[in-house]
Amino acid sequence: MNDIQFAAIPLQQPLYKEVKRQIMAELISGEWKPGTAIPAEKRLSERFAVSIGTIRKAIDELVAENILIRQQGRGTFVATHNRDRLLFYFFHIVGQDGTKQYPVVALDAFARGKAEAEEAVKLGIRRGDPVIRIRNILKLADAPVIVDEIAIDQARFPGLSEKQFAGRPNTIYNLYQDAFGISVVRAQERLRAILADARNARLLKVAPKAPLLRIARVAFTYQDVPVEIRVSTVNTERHEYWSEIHNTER
Amino acid sequence: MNDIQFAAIPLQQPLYKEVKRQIMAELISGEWKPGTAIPAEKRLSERFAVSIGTIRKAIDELVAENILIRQQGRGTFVATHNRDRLLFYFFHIVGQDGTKQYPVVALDAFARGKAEAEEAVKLGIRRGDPVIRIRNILKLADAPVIVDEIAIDQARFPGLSEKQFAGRPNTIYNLYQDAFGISVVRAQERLRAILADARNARLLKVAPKAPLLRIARVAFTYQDVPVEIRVSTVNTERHEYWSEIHNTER
DNA sequence: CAGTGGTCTAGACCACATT
DNA sequence: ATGTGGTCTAGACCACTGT
Repeated sequence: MNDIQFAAIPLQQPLYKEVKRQIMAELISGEWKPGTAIPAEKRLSERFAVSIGTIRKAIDELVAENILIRQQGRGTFVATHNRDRLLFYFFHIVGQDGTKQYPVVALDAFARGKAEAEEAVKLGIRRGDPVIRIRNILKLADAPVIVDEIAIDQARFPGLSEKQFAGRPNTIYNLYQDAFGISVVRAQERLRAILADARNARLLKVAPKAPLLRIARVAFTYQDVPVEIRVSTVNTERHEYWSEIHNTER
Repeated sequence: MNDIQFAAIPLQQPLYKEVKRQIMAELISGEWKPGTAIPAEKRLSERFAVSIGTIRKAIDELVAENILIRQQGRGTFVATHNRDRLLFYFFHIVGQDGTKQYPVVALDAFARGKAEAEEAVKLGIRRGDPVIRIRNILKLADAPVIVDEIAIDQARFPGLSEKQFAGRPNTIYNLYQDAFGISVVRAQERLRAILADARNARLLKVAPKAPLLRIARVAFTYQDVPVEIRVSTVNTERHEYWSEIHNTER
């Protein structure tokens, strides 16, 4: 916490970027936990010895990145992956009329293995490093619609066991956060169309060679550190993948 | 200095929102054209009789929405749909290794017709109103990869003719902007997997019943007015749809 | 009520681009 | 040298939340 020294180090970065970096550091260290309020802007401005305007500009960016949430009159909170809020943030499968539905998740497989070459690259680990592989079946309106195949770095999730999934809410990003302090803040997805193989046909109850949507996702925590890779196979007969194209940066 | 009264109308909206609205009005009216600079912040602060900070906040939001572009030392410019910048903003098909390629567009069909019920709803017009339908074939690395089927409100694009597509650059969003002053700023897409029918199989040179990606897009201009609906059919054998969920910056 | 974030002001100085 | 946007300050007051 505490007596910050700006004096000796001439910043070549804007001051608010440095403030932002320090706030991020508190989040990463777990000092400020998801769901809790961070100190008031006035207090932060005193602690960092900058004006409130500068604090606000740093927080502005973190709010834009969905890392902090402002609530007028209450405070500024560390974003949590609460069921509703972050579920539909990362869950883009909607009904054909665009309606959002809550998936019901069932664990289908849980195994420990070694990272293959491509997995290792995407997870930022080495080939052969221990990974955990999880397969989930997601139902929408009582029908199996999605098969999720997840791989994570075992070292990053020590002690993760099959049991922890029992009765879990919809996304395992809550689990990552609650049990391991890892917040997923960003994801990249690549989509293509494939034909159902025998296993997917069985799991999704479609005909062999039915068309399916294949989504390959890499999920990142703060500072672009990859934490999970996931392949989702989706029956898009009655559901669709929804994408909103809006602002990038300059 | 706050004795300035805005026409005795007590604003229930923040002042910067009102400023933003007025800047938008200039853009929509075509007073400030894409590619040109808008007046300097200082001048705007005088014109609107507000502080520079308030002007900046209004412009901040328009920049975040990709409607304006700031360039330090030069000015603030109305965003243009220049080939590169806005092409990959709305064009999300990439190579399997994630590389971006420029599509080569060929006009395959151009027809005038009447809006069907669903088209009319999405375009915000009435059933039976005149529409223009366009079919493009997009090649990537010399192979046909995408079939685009576009429908637009004929009333919104008076005098649009087949000829205007000759030698056009990659996206027709440039055409919308240059020839009709319509800037596409946002789009919604819905994706699903389908099987190739006879026509698509022929156009994309794939086997009948090959898996294809079907993208249904609605494109909007300022203030969420729909201007185009488009169905893209993509061969994802060698290409993928790329989606970034939540963009962090460096 | 006190405390929070939200808006707004009126400057100052800096970094950058153009002339 | 001039003009632009970018950063930063030190306040003021408003709107909202909780006690």
